[in-house]
Amino acid sequence: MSAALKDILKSHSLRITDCRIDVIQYFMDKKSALSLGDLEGQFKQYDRVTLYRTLNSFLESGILHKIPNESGTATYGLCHETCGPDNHVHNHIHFKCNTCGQIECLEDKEVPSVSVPKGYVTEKVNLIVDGVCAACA
Amino acid sequence: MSAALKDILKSHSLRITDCRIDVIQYFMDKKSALSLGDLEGQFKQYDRVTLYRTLNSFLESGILHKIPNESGTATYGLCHETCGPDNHVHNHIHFKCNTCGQIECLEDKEVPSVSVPKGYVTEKVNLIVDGVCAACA
DNA sequence: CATTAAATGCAATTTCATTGCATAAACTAT
DNA sequence: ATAGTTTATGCAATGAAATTGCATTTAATG
Repeated sequence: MSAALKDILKSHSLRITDCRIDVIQYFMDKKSALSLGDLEGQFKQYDRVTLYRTLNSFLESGILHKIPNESGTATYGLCHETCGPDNHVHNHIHFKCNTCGQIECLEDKEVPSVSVPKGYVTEKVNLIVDGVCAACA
Repeated sequence: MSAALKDILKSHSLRITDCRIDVIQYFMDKKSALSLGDLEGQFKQYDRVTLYRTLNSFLESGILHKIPNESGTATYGLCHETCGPDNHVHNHIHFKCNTCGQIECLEDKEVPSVSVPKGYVTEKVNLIVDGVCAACA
């Protein structure tokens, strides 16, 4: 079984379990943002709560990041840069297709620099583009 | 009572009611994004559902816009440009303070132009900056 | 392989979002 | 002003998603 996936878990001090391997693999295959509901639909063999806690532990350890959205349901994306519990850096763009509903991370697109008013401190920048993706256009 | 507020409602074909006047006034006073919960806390005299529907009608008519966030609870901000039911244009930045939790619209800050991959169509751009606001720094 | 710490599954709860329906209030045209 | 029409409100109820407690199982460690 994929040693690379295990190494990811190990390097984040997470125990290696079937659920975690499957979830992280799924994120890599789909290449898009996923919600708890998506995982529930995909992995009937795991309890909803287990998947929920898997997402949370991935979030805390920096394997996943949360993607802001208007819909109300939390969606997560893989962290491609080296993120840890205390530093999440995601200066890439999230693109949400209004046709298929998929959210993906545009890794190669840099987030332009943003100026904030005097006295404000920028810690994280999230850029979400809505529109139609290439597959749906 | 404020004729300006009534005009806003009229121009959006909404009936003038106490609840709507109070809510829109509150948004203007606070100058920050608000959630349904915020309104519930502020206006005990109105039913939760009424406030909920007030937000929705404001959203549809273009008085408010939804602000994407990671928290799961929907938050709304005033539309300062001329928005209507079918065209919401919000090329300003949303700033979320991680200390006080407030979300505000930085009206004067333009969202820089964003390039998307070939074949993708941009419809809306949301830029959310996390950090510390001037009041909390 | 025994011990320890952490992950899982189940049940339950909490929180937030949403709908139906009867009543009350706001607009329209006399 | 006022009758008639349309829309908004309040209450009750439901739906959906997020979250917690606890007993059991499983992964890591020596």
